[in-house]
Amino acid sequence: MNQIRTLKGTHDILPSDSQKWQRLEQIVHKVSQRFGYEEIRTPIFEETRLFSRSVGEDTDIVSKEMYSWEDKNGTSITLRPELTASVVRSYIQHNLGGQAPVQRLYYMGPLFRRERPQKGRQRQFHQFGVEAFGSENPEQDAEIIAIAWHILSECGLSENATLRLNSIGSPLCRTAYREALKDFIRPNLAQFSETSQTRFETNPLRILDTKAEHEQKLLEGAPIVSDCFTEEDKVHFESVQRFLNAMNIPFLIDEKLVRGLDYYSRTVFEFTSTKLGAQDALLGGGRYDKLVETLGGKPTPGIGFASGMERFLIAMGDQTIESKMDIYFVCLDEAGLSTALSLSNELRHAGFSVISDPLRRSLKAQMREANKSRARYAIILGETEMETDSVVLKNLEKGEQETVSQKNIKEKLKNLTI
RNA sequence: GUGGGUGUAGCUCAAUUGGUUAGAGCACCUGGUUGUGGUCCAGGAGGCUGUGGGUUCAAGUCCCAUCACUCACCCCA
Repeated sequence: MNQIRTLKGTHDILPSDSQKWQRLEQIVHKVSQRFGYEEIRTPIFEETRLFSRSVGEDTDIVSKEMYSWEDKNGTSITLRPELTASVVRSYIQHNLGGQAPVQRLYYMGPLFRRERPQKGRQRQFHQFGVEAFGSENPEQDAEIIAIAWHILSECGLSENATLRLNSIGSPLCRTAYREALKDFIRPNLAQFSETSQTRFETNPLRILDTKAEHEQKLLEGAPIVSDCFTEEDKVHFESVQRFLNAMNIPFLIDEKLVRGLDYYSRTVFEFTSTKLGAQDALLGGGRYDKLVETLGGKPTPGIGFASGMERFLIAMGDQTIESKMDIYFVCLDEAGLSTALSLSNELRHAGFSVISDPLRRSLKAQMREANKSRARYAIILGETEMETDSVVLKNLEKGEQETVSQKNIKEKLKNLTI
């Protein structure tokens, strides 16, 4: 019988790592709230059609990476492979748009995609993201990007991160562009790879993403999206850039940046990091002005981004934060355990962090443990102390100790302002 | 789904051309006289060398298979 272990592409987050996670989570909460965004939490699984409709049937995510199964009543259920769709579903379901013209939401949590794992990519992974509903104006785009920029800065990543920006135009422009691109490719279609040929029908824009050199050559001189921009698209994109400049957020126009999900329109962007491997996208997002409608809501513009928390943590590197305790409670005598427990508890009520040793080992062993816990103080309760209703309070940093009555220990510690 | 790399103690790694009982550091445990941590010293525990087969007098070492991990392709965060 071989050992049971985590499934491929899933990992335990052990205490040595969870501190880093908590730090990142705190930054996300803090920065999002600083911009007036509120947290939304949606279920881990949803109806399958939510994702197929929004993300797109032909995307890799929907066509081959979802964990789906049939529930006992016959509905097809899927572990969420992304979160924008769920947030939009929730926005519609609870008519959030009716409560305020602009809804600002952020989220974090696990997502599931059945891919081959590699650096920065797992089957269960975590994202945080923000979404803003209700404004189609470029200042909203700029704000969303600014949130991303702030979080990256707080994590110390802005130095090694590059913002790639593009506009794929309004849905109208997209249709026109799609045709123009197809017209351009069609004469040489036979020279493209099989996947590109499939995309020619399903999602021609994705062909632009190709990394194959000979295909890149064939694409030279292809029409670019901006050729098909409407006047509004153009003004919108220019305004986004102007606002980013005003906020001193550096960016790079990347005309090849298309983004894989079907629902994007106009602004798309991505932050890449030099600290990652081949999967170098820390964060990606864009505008999705038609998505709410697609999922059955009232036409409502929206924009947001999602970012991979594992990738953030890789990019952030090792920055161990040592946890500290206030007090390590050492008890030397079984007869003293009740007193030890009650004193420890009292101190915790007073706000101190206290570990009480549960192994009944020697004083030496308990003191060693106290030292390892990085506690500032050890409280020792032995036979002698029991007799006089006192404890020994030892300052572990200075090595000094004194006897304090049990009655006064709480006040004593408060005065020491741990 | 396709390719490459790697599997020896909890972790990081050793182990001559195949050759006795597979080692070290860190971590862990116990001690170094009565009830005191870190440093130091001594001792201890911990491995079916990923698994299964094969070659050989002899396999951690060579061969095959399998599994796992990992990196990359694809795609994405």
